[in-house]
Amino acid sequence: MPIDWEKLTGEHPVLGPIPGALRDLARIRAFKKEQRLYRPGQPPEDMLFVLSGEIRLVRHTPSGAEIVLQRSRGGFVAEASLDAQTYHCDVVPTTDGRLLLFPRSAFVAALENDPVFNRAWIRLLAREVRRLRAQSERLSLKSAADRILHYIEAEGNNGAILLNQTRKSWAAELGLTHEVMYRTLRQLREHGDIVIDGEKIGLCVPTGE
Amino acid sequence: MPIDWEKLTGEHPVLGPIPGALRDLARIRAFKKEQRLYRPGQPPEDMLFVLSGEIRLVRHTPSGAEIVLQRSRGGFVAEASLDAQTYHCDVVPTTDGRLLLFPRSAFVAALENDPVFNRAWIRLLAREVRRLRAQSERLSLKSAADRILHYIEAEGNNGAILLNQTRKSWAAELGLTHEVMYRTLRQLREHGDIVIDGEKIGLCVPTGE
DNA sequence: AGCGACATATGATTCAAATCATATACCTGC
DNA sequence: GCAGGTATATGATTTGAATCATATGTCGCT
Repeated sequence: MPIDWEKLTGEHPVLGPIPGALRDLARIRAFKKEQRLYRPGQPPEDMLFVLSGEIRLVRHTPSGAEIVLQRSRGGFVAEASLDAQTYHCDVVPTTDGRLLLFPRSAFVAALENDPVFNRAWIRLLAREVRRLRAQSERLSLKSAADRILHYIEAEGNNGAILLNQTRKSWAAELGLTHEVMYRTLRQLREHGDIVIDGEKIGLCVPTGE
Repeated sequence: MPIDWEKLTGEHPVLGPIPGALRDLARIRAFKKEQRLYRPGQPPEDMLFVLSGEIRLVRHTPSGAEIVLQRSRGGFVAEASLDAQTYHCDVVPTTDGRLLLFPRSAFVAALENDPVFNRAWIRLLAREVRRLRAQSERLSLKSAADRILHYIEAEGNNGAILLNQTRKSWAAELGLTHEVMYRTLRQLREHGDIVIDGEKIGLCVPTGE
């Protein structure tokens, strides 16, 4: 069954710049919760893109504790595996879902031979770096209110955002429990710091002064 | 005065792949604490690399609060400025220091014309993405002990790290106060979870079982 | 319409990190 | 050698987020 790229790029615009030659070599793989997809020591043969569900890259300590290196719900995973010799971690789904797989060698070849794709890939990585740096700054803020305000300012436009996720998952992204999220949103609203209109949340500009 | 590239690449190995043509166009600029280097709206004419000191990319809320989008002590800053039309934030040093500046257009040209540099840049970005994703996972852990153990496992080799920074700045990187850092290190050591030998800190493997 | 799963929302309590305070060790410039 | 700044270290107290509990709202499915 051929892949419906029109639908895919509609759902995941980031796939837009993938050139035709590479698209033809991609395939879709469904996965089940907890099913171990890759193990450390295996050479990575594919570049992974999460279409749906959640997968995690995890490493295990000698004492058995689980260290999550990356969690992904949608988007490319382990971009560094392009030049890595082997996986350094397990790839484990936490829900059922679907992966898009690109053969690693074809991906590398496309980057080398297609200047437009090359530039798009660099832009994609650079933006991800910027997003993640802002997120790290945000997560090092101590208070729930500060994290929420930082998010609105950094990820929104002109001090307003349109949430495209539940408040619960937003709380997780901010490193907060959902209880604190609801409470703090109410306090910020009651204190006149933000305006909430369904999915739309904006900062209040102090009037006068 | 010509730039001593031998010394520079020794101190900052990440500069190694910069091709000769681009090196010849680079220049060094000293900056002073609080001096505003760039303002929003300016087109970015240079790619910045922090040689020493600390600079921040900050944005200001309507109410005047300061949002830190990125903090950098050493390394490339604002990699996304390669394709950005204008700065979206202020660039403000928090200490005295030195910047290395590459003309933006020459940097883009080098990426287009030098396949080796191109590949190195992609590898650099991809590794930064990996590092930052791990850091975000770490910062979303709730307890100080968990963050410390995660750091040792994720950033170290085989469960041991050689700290190349003070504990105080390590604490800041983990989003903790230095007091909690010292206390938790002691507790982990006393509890037999880690071994501390000056700058070298390692996880303890549970004996037997 | 009724059911189940999950998001939203809020109250009560606990607990760990932040804060404040203080002391010693260490390094660097004079 | 001394002074000033900073890192290391630890104790006492406060505070705010986590946790536990519970209730309502909402959506998809049958």
